[in-house]
Amino acid sequence: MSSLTDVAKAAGVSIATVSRVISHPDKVAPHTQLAVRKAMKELGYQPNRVARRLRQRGGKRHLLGLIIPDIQNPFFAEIARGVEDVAYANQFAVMLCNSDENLEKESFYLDVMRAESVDGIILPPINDRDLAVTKIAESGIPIVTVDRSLSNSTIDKVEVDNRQGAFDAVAHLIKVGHRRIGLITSRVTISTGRDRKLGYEQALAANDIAVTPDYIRIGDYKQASGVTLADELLALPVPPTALFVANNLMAVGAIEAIHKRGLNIPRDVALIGFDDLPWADALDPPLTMVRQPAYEVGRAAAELLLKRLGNPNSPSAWLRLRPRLILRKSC
Amino acid sequence: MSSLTDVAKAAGVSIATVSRVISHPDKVAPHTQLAVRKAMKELGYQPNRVARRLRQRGGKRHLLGLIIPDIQNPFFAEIARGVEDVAYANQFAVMLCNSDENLEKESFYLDVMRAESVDGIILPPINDRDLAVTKIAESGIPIVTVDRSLSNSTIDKVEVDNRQGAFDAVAHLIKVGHRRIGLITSRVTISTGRDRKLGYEQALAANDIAVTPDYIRIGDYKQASGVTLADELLALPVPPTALFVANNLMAVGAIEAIHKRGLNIPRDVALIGFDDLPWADALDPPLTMVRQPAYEVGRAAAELLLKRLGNPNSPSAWLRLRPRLILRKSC
DNA sequence: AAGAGCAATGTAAACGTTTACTTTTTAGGG
DNA sequence: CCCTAAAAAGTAAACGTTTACATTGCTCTT
Repeated sequence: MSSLTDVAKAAGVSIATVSRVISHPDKVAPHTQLAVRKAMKELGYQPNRVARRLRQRGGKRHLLGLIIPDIQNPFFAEIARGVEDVAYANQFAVMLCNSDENLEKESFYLDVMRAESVDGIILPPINDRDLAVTKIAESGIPIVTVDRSLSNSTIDKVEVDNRQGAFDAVAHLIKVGHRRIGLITSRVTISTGRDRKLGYEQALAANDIAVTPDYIRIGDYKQASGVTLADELLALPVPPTALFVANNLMAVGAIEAIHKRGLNIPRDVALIGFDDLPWADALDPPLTMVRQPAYEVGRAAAELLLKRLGNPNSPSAWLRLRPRLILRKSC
Repeated sequence: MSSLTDVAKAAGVSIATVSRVISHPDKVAPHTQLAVRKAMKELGYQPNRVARRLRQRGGKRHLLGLIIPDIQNPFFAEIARGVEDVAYANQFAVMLCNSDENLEKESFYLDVMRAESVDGIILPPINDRDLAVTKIAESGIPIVTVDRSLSNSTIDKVEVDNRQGAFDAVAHLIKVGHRRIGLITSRVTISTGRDRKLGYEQALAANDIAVTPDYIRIGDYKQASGVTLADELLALPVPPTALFVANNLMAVGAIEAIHKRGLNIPRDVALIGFDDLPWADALDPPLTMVRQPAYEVGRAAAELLLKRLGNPNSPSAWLRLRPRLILRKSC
């Protein structure tokens, strides 16, 4: 591993000149530049990112942090791809971690990110007033929240209109004739959970249908909880005729639960999911879902973050993307 | 961001002592240690990983690199989880990148990893004699290949018995009565592609069935190519009655292609996939697949790598895990 | 022909650690 | 009570960069 010193020696110049060839080429004479570049090539020189990051102050360290709940959830995987593509195009590397919706794990990784001197961090906060995130943001590291947001905070964010998405889904269910509609969603201490529940309630209200508390179940995003909760709903004395499952993996779980009871979708129970899945078309039946533009969310967040690095004092930005109901065959 | 210097000042000791409290606590007197720890807590001190990595030599830098083709493929996502869990348990961070099966992108990220001074790298090489990987390995950075392997190399590896997996799948297809079996797989310049094709051929040979070259198609792992290639096979004058699709996403594509032709699985065409999917049970029909222990592959690779860091000169290790045919309803 | 001004380059400090080496303190043996 | 050895703490160099500041050598102006 050759260093600046080696290159400088080979090219017969000082290390400062070599460094300038890399960072400020306009400040060094053309023929010196040529000599230096030749030496670099011959030695196979690669700047050491660690040393560079140690010296460099904010915004130029070419490293972004991304903390997501679970990379195995296709929704977050898609966000990750969006972030990574923008990063790659701008010569940034991404450090990716899974929090598992676990505050302790998130906190550990936030510390790692700070200790790694990342330029900025993209993440969906674990809950509404995620203290660890607020603290790190106050310490001066630029943050962009995606998917979920922090209540009363001025942090940059990219979100999706969850209320609208849920409203559209439930309204569609009502339009095709359902009045007993179950909801499986996440805790209301998470902005997405709250907004999707709100959309559900508003759609019912708009059609003069009373909310049945027993039809609302709270899960943890995972497939297994979709199975359990859907099963609970179907076991009710007067079960819902349609299910709105506000997350992709839980929707898959719901399919399994419904099949296990020998019921047919959509004949016996209608189903709409959220988040979408790349293979929703191959499911049995192809699943109608509210599709979030996850890749775009990731891209937008990374672009926002990069923009903020270039301009730390600009007012905070807030992007809201629109989800879209994709009609397939499950209702 | 407080540093060693701040803590040292606060505790009234030298920075060396503070550093020792962190790295070699046994070398500092108990009561000094107490004072130092108190100062650390009060200042909210976190060691700077960047500075530490700059100084530290191999194996102690607490950073692993992971380069995978595509995080959106559930198989690789599962590997990533395995790696990450082991890393987290050992206080290592993971830097994750997507190569998109693109040699240039892989090469870029390998450079980044070297420049980031990672302790070691885990990756499935893009092909059999991936020069960029060989070069980086020769430069002394520990590498563990997963899933695919490098031909005639002594690099540590964790692989799955792909030949056996393919053999089992095709043998099963034959057992239930099929003799015209199509194969959709990847290029033979990739070890997995080669081995799975070999297993396919051996299973046919073991049952005295001749190989029909026209029944073999080469894809690129993606869902879209599964659609196209399955469609090509089904359009043949004498189409296969069963398809063995040697990858998860292409299998999903094949389902779509079959449905689009109005055919029924398994009545008209039987189907077996590879790699498995978390929601294979919710597919139409639930898809019989050769399940690879991807999470275990990831874990094993990370453990191997960590072990090598502790013992750089141990002979190279080679783990081969066994896949398992999961019978569902697609044949 | 001398001085001003500028472009090109060099020198050295700084970033926050770790650690070899040195110095100081403490304990124990005679 | 002195000497030695071990334990504890300190000093300073090193890791590979970036950059403020200093120096050198030109080109212009007048």
